Amino acid sequence: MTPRERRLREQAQRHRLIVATAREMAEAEGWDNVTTRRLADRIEYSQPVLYQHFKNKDAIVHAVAQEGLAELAGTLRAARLGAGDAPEALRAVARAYADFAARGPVLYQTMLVLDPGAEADAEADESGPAGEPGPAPHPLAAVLDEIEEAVRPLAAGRDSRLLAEVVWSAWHGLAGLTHGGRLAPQTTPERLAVLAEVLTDPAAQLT
Amino acid sequence: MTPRERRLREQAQRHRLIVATAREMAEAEGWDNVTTRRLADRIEYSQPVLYQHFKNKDAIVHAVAQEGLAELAGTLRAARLGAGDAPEALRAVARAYADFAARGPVLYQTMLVLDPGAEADAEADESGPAGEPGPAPHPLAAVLDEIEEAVRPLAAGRDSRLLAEVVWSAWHGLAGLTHGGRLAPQTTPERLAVLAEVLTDPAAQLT
DNA sequence: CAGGAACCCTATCATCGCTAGCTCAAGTTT
DNA sequence: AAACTTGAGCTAGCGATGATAGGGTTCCTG
Repeated sequence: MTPRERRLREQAQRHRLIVATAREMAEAEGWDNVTTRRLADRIEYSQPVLYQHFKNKDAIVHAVAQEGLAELAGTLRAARLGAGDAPEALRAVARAYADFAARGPVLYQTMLVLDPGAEADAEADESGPAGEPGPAPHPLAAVLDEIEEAVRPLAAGRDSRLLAEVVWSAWHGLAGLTHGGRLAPQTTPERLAVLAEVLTDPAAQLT
Repeated sequence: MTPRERRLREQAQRHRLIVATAREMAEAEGWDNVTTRRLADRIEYSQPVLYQHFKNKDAIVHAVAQEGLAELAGTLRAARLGAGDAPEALRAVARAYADFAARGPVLYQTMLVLDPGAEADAEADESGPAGEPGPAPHPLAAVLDEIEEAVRPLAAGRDSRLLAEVVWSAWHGLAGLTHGGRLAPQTTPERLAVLAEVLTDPAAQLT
C-alpha cells in the first residue's frame, strides 16, 4: 500500500506546483501570457498533464483565486488581532486589505473579478490524499466574516453584516479603481483615512 | 468633392455600426464570444474590415468602454439635476449609478475593469470626418467630475475631490461585487442606504 | 477614356485551449 | 518468475482565435 500512497503524495505535490507556478507567472506577466503550453514547460511536464489535475484553464485560475482568498482572510485576521481598540483595528484591517491588493494586483483581480466564482468549483482531481469529510468552508465567506468581525464592535446596533458588505465594497472599489489606473496610488492612504473618518468619527459628517 | 465626403460619411457610419454591434453582442454573450469573425458576420462584412477601423480587438473594446462612460456621465448628471436638495441629489446619483451597472453589467465591466485605459487610445482610423482640434475630454474624468458635483454641497470644507473618489470607489465596489455574485443583488438598496446614511446623517455613526 | 488609387475579399499564419491515442514502465496475479 | 493489467505521460492533432498579406474589382480623377 505504500507505493500507492507515494503516488498520491507525488500527485498532490505536482498539483500544488501547478497552482504555485501559475500564480507566479500570472503575477509576473498576466493571465493572458499564462498559456497551458508555457505553464507546462515551466513545471517540466507536457501540456496534457495539466488536464489530469484540472478540468480546464479556468479551474487553475479558480484554484489560484481560492488560495489568494484564504491568504487574504488570514492577513486580515492577523491585522485585526494585532491592533488595540476597535477603531484602530478597523484601520489596521483596511490598511492590510489595501496592501494585499497593491502587493499582488493580478492575484487580487483573479480572486474577485476574473474568477467566475462558485460554478468553477469542480476540479478533475481531489488534490489531497483524503478529502475532508465536510464541505470545504468557502474562503470568500471567510474574508467577509473577517471584515464583519472588525466592524461589529463599531456597529452600534446596526446590521453588522450589511455594514461589513458596504465597507468591503468601498475597499474593493478603491483597490479596483487604483489598479486600473483610474485613481492615483499615492493618495490611497488619504482615501482610506477619509473613509475611516466618515465611518467612525461623528464630527466628520458630510452635511 | 462630394463623393469623397460620402465615403468618409459611410466609413464613420460603419465605424459606429461596429461599435454598436460589438456592444450588443458583448452584453448578450460576453466578450469572449465576440470573435472578430462573428462580429464581422453580424455587420455583413469580411473580418479584415474591422482592422481598417480599429488597430485590434482591444481597440473595439476600448471604444465601447468610452461610449459607456459618456452615457454614464450623462445619466448621473440627469439624476443630479432632477433632484431637489443636495442629500436627495446624492441619493439619486447613487441610485442612477447602481442602476446603470445593473442594467448593463458587461458594459460596466468593460468600462472600468476590462478596458486597459488610456494606453489604448490609438485607433487605426479617425472616426469623424474632421477630428476636433482640442484633445477629446476624457469620458472617465467626466464621470468623476459628475460625482464630485453631487458630493461638493455636502463636503463641508473637506476636499471634495477626495470625497468623490471615495464615494465612487464604494459605488464601484458595490457594483463589482454584486455582479460577480459575491453580494446578493436584492439588498443593493439597503447597502446604498447605509452608505448614504453614514455619509450624511450625523446620528448614523459607527462609534 | 485611360490611369490610378482606394476598397474589400480570399487565403493564410502562428498560437490558443483541449483531446485522442499510443508507449512504456510499474504493480499485480498465477 | 513469467504473463497480464493498469495507468501515467508523451506526441500529434483538431477546431477556433486574432491578425496579416496580396490580389481583384470598382470607382474617382485628370
